[in-house]
Amino acid sequence: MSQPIKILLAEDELALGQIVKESLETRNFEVLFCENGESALRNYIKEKPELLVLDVMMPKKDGFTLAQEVRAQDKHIPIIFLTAKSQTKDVVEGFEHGGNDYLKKPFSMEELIVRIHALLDRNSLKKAKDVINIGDYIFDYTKQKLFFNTEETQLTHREAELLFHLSETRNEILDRSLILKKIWGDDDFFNARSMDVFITKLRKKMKKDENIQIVNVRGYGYKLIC
Amino acid sequence: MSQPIKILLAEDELALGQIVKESLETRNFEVLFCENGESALRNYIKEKPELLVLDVMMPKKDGFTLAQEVRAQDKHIPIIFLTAKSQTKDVVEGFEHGGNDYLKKPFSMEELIVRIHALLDRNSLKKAKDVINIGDYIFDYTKQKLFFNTEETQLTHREAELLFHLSETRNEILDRSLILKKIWGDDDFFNARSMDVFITKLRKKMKKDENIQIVNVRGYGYKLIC
DNA sequence: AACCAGTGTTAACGAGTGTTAACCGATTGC
DNA sequence: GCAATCGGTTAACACTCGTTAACACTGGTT
Repeated sequence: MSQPIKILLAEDELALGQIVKESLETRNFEVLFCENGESALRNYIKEKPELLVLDVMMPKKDGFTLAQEVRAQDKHIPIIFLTAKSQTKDVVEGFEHGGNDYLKKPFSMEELIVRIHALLDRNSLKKAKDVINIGDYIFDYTKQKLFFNTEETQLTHREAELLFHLSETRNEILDRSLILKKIWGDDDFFNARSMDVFITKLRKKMKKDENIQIVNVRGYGYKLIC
Repeated sequence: MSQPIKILLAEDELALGQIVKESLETRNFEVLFCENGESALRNYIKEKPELLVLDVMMPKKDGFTLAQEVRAQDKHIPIIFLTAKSQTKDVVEGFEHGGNDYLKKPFSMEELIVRIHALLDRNSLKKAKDVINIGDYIFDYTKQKLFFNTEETQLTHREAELLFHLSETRNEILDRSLILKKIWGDDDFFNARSMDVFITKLRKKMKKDENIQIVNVRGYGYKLIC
């Protein structure tokens, strides 16, 4: 293992948090320990951890709200909730807020570590297979190719990136500046115009299926409809 | 009920599958019965069912894997897992793979049907928000389109938003300042005038059905009558 | 080194969208 | 009945986006 994996831990009970932090560190994880939801969000943005462990009940910002805000930026980052509640209803609520797993307090460290490994493995697997159906097209993200029946079109890197993000937020608005920052690194005027050019290119390459549309939402961004 | 609702059922035990299929059909569902995960995926793509009932243990492709692949295409389609296992771990795994509910075998048909209805209701709420009948028009909110017979009109984002909110409070008064705050963010004088302009635009675009009217309620707001 | 193909950026112009202004009729309260 | 206000409508305007093409840069080939 070359680089330790960064985990963000948000927990307002200091004693518990400290124990979890230390025992994760003995397993060679790097742990960013935050005492409330707000500092957790700041740390998430700054440090880009690979997995989040969030207490649901926290001062300033609860775990569910935090998870939603993080999900807006990263659809796939694994999130584990720690909760004192245990009814199915709360579990379901957790999943609806974008959680991938949950642990009822009190929990054993073994349990937590097993779940962390499970989610990390799954996540690295997902990265390998990025073949996405978009209407009658099949989009292979890693190969940067579009298939329409037997026909095959090569996409450029930018085209593929953009289409990938569009397909992730299918039928929802993909925020302009968010995507500019992600792909271009900066949402200045020129990059924005460049992005428009790529939208045109994608529209052309995907016009064989009339049900697919990339709709502009003035002032906000684009929506991939299919 | 005009169109029967399509349900995809994937179950490798033929006897059980047949029973479920038939008793769902007596409830006026259309059932696509598949014996393994692979044929289920093909059928899902071809037939676009509204709900999936998946056995977890199946040859060729298990229910969890199948669910993930389906989820990649449709974030909202309800999925019910049928499982012989019943430990929390498996339930959690089910939810992780994108399931909305699960049933432990053996189960009663009543149980299954209750859950199907529960999920369809929840989903149809969401869907009702998408494709809306307004008089002789069909309004697709996500596509931002108005259909009148075969005729198709593209709406702008603002038009679509406004019409959506009008249709939500059909035959009731839609409060001016409420809607201004929701769509424009602020209910100042200029935005209010802007909204009036959009009301005019919508009236023009919907004048083909004379039974539809957008009536002003002086001092309060507008009412969509149809 | 000269050439070339591929990719992404910048420029330029035109079309689409939403806001503001202007004018006018309708409704309300006095 | 009259002034005041609200809403209906149209048009001008500012700004965003769509599209095409020219341009710059990269890396590979001869």
